[in-house]
Amino acid sequence: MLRTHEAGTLRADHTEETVTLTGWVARRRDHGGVAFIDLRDASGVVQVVARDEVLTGAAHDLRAEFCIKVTGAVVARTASNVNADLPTGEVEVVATAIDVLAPSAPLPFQIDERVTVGEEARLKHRYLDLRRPGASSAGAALRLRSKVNAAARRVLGDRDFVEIETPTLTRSTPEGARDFLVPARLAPGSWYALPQSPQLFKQLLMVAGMERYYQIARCYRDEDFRADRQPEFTQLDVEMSFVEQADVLELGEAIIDEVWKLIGVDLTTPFEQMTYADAMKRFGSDKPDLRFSNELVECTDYFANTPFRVFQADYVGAVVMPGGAGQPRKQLDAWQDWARSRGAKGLAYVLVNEDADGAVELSGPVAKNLSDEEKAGLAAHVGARPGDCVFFAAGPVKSSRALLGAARLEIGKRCDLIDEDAWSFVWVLDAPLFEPTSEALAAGDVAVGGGAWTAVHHAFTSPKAEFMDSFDTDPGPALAYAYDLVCNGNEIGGGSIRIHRRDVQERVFAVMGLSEEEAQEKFGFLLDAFQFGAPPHGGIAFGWDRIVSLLAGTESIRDVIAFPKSGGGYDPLTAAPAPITAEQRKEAGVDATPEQPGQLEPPVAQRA
RNA sequence: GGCCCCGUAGCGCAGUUGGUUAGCGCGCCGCCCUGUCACGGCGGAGGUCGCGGGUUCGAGUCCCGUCGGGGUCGCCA
Repeated sequence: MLRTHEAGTLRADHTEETVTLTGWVARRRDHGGVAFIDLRDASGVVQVVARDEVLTGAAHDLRAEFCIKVTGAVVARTASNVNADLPTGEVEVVATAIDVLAPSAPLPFQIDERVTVGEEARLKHRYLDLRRPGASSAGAALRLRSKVNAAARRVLGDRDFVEIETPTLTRSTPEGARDFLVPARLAPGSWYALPQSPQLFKQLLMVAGMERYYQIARCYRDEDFRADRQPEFTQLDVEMSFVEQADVLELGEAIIDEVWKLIGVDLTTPFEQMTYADAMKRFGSDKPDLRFSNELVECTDYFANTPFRVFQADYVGAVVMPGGAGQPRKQLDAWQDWARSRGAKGLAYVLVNEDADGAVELSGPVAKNLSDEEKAGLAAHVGARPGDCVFFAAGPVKSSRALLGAARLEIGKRCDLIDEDAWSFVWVLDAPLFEPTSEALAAGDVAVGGGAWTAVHHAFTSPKAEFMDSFDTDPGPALAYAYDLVCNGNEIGGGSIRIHRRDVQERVFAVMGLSEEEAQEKFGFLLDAFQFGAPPHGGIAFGWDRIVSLLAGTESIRDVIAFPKSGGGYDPLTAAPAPITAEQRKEAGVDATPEQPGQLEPPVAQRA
């Protein structure tokens, strides 16, 4: 080793020792004759005292981020010179020799953690960004991530799970997203796909008798960018044989419990459970944030005979904004813009106040459209008190609830209802097996067959036992053994019990309008495998980036990924993606013409 | 793909109803300083105001387009 100690570890009991340290110049305070150098390595910072006689040669020009080696004696600082802000602040190293291991050019941005730097600059020089110290730095997040990985492996290893790697060059899978494609040089015109997840492979591993599989797996999806989406991301992928839903949930809780211990949080297990239907009804979301209540209120029956045309709808619901009646008109108008930006027509509201006699009085543009009877009981029905504002959404059930759910979250933020220190975990269970395809919805046609239905989770999700006979004749009400784990309003994991019987699988395909030939073409290898004694199995996948991000307290998953991509899938550091040469094109076979154009792709009924 | 916001020095930002030479902080460069710790002092360099067009006597500022970044809806089992 080039060093004897790590800079951040030196304490008073090292006094008198001669040490050799390596690291970077974090800061140089030159007083002419004596200079103080803050030497930083991964362990922390210590002050080096450099008198003129050691600042010779290359060391004379020490600047920020020079990589250096320092030999010297650890000495105790005098009481007045102790720096209480530094763990090493009781000592300093009086240098007898300073070697420059590598000089540094002037930096594109300051490494100092207190200086804010834009994301674009940080990503372009990510290696400098990661060098920045501090508990909230990207570098600290990567170190935490490593511990999170180890914690998960600890739990799964103890339970005899087998860590298995699956291919990243594979066949286009029947999942929902767009595939990244890789040209096959040895088969011009044919392409590999990068896996959207190891889903099919882990099911094959169950057929293979591995019984307990896991993998910290990179997944690839070629979709448009969002705040917390990367084209490549990581899942903790798990699959188990001979299990029921409850077994998977128990394992999931054990993993999450172990992982949250890393930040000193003891979770209570088992986690709360809620049905999908309940989540949608009460929170307008399949990933409810239970750190605060303020639930949606069903008003459809309440307004069954309303004279107000807008409320004569399939669904009317409300959500209360505590203290919202005091909002100025401008702010209430801003809510309308907010709703319109989410594709709604607007957000009806009623302000609840008290008149001089202490009686409840409703105002706002909607109030005058309501009958006296409706007005009389409204505040009580929605649980609003004087001073509150009640927001309404009316129309199709799904979109109205979604709007109210979003409003609920916005209210939670604006009214400070959310306890930022809280961790709320909930399993959302009993998701529908199918949903009408968007095309079918638009056409008002939700008949069986012809691709009118699509899988909510994925095509291999098992119907619950009570729907086993009816799911293909009456797909709408059929529920699945599917579960999502939600933390503070984030979906951090999801999975299902899979179909292991070929006859059931074929009936599911039929509902989705997938013919036998199409199914065989898309994932025949899995169906083939299921012929040979496929065990009942199920599993779960955790959104690893999101989980680490929650643990690290970062806004974005970019902060917990070593080299993330920015918008448009662009990597500011390597400038990927980049054009290839004509030679590469030719060799890769990118431009190869299929022998029978139009014959390669069967019609795809499933959502693409 | 729709909508919204942002592009000014290496970095972070200001720039008024359109009006002389576009500023501030940090960083950078030079000199000084023997107890600082986000040291301090003096001096200095650094700008096609993302790009293109338009309006105007005059555009960093207003308009149109475009590129890049961010957000949001669609999309993402």
